[in-house]
Amino acid sequence: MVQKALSERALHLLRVLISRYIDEGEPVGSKTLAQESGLNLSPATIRNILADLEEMGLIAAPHTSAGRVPTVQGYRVFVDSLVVAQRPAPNLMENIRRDLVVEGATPQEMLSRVSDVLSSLTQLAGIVTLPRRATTTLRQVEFLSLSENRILAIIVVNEHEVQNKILQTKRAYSASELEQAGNYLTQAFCGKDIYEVRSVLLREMQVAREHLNSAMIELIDVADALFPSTPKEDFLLSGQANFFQFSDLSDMDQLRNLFEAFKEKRDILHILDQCLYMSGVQIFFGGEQGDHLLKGCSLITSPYRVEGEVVGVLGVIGPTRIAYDKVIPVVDITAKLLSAALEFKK
Amino acid sequence: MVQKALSERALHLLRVLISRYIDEGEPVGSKTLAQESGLNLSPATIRNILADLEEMGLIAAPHTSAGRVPTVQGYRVFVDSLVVAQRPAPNLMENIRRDLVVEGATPQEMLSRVSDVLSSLTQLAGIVTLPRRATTTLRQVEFLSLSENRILAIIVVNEHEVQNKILQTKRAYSASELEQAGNYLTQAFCGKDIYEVRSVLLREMQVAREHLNSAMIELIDVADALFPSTPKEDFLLSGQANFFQFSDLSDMDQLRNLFEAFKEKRDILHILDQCLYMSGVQIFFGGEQGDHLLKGCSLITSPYRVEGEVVGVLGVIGPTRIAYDKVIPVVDITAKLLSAALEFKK
DNA sequence: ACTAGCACTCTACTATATAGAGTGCCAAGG
DNA sequence: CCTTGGCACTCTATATAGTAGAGTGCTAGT
Repeated sequence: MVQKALSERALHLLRVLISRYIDEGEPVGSKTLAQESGLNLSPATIRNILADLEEMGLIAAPHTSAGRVPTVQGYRVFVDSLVVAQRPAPNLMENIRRDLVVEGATPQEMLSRVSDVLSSLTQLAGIVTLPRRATTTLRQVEFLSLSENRILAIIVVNEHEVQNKILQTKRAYSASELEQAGNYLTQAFCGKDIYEVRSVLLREMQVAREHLNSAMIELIDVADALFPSTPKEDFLLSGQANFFQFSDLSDMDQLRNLFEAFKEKRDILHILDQCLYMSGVQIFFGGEQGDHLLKGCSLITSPYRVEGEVVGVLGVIGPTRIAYDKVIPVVDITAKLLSAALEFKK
Repeated sequence: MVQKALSERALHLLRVLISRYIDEGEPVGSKTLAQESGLNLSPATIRNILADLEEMGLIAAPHTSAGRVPTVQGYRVFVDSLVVAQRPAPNLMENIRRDLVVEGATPQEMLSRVSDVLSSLTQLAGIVTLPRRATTTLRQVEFLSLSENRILAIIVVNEHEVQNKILQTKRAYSASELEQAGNYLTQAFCGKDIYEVRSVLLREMQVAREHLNSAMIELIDVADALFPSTPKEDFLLSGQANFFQFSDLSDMDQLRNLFEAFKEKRDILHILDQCLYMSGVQIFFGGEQGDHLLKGCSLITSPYRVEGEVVGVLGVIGPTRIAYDKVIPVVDITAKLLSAALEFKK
């Protein structure tokens, strides 16, 4: 299918057709277009142009006597060069900020709120990936005695993210032993990538073993279990109930597939990852590259940042038939507000 | 509707009818029952008995020329006194244990696994409430300096549960100042219920303010934000995708309501709470007490324990038409295994 | 290049008929 | 009194046919 140059007029008709289809949800015929296009053309002429658009794969007819509906390729052209993002309501930004920034909220809670805000604002499903820095540098390791044979290990990474874990030990350790071990690990690995610590620790210990007393060695052996070997990837999803409003996906089967896809998070994460490296609002159509995942759906995303670095993606998922002009600004603004809020919190 | 005494024979027929309906999913007629009941009665006689059962509200006919289906009251009688829990597969217990107890899993992860196990084993939706002790006693408070104006606060409650939070401060604090403040709070509130700390702290400070230096007072004022005023209630749900298999809930609307109910967690939690105080496997039917929530669904739960104390509920949610004889043992065993596993881990 | 006209196709809706399943009731028999 | 065969009745599900309406593609004329 050669991408023949499209006349200005044909593109205009495509825009009107898709806008109308998005509003009404029903195939659009030549008569309707003749009235609404503002071009003063007869339905017959419109039909000729529609035939061209159909030949190029931008629109399709469900059956002989229905109007035309956009194909995925048609939507692609629409969102890439035809849609005009609507000016957001003046108080939109303030509303989002209010919902997002709640006193004493942890970053985790904020992400969950973002997802809720997106879904309630757009009546679609909201999605946010957990932040994941390119570099996850270790800052500090501390041990705290909980009881006879349990100690709490605390790891601080990046600027101020904290992970902790309870460790079982064979015997009790004194406060000074714990402090010593913490200091050793902090000193040895501060600034290192946390996912490399584990392998380095193994090698290091061969050498250092002689300089350390047995208590230290035991402790550090236990601590080995602390360091994760792969970053945890996940996303938060909310507003799934909205899927039932999508009259487009009236098939039970299609809905089912959608839910299966969200359960098996891997594939979705893969798609979201791609959006991580693009700047600004991205739109992905399910089935565009021939994949059946998310078929009939579209995904509107924007990356968000912490300290200037892109760490995650947020957005919405809905049917292909979405009011893009309204949704795009919402996603855009939300991403910016989240970035700003995380800057402030962390 | 007076609960007239039911003949042995009528109850037998009720059991056969419901079993058959659960298997086949279609209304059961008198002819079928005559063949399958093993009673050597003619369809006409069966019809008389069925008329009695219908009059008592235990079964109903969708329309004149269909067979009978159980009502919620019928199911109630069935699960309370007719169903015989099937002997679980011999390796079931071992399989669940293997899925549940993974090396290095935190309690939180284990709950999430429980929910997954339940849903995949029963093809229903699995549900687990977060554990909530009757008493949440404070054990220890520690402060750790992260940077100039951020400190990490760590609170240990009950035996070995840990909560932490990052606090913003106006100025930097020395290690000894932090230790002193931690010790003070630990000493003052160790053994107290964590949800009372906040209010006590306010009063206490009026008195103690004179004995403490200004650094301490500042710190403890900040720490006030640490203590939650209400326990967090929540549940984990998995296998929602299975809802689409429930041919019974073929209505889009009904499914939609279900998802709305899960989003608005409050009502579901309220129901689960009731199951907390009953021992053993409980079965709840949506719509039984006239509430429309979970209508057409049933909930099979069992409480689970930590250190002998009931702290949460787990179970499955599905359509009213469920293979109770198979599902009940699964829920029962899972609850016992989770209790055992938490005993060991914590 | 545009348009009016027309035959054609396909859907959605309505009406109608029919087979089958299951019931309730009655009268007869143990 | 409990049980049973017989029978008329009701309701559903399915198939068939007919109709109105919408929209198209094509052709011929401007």
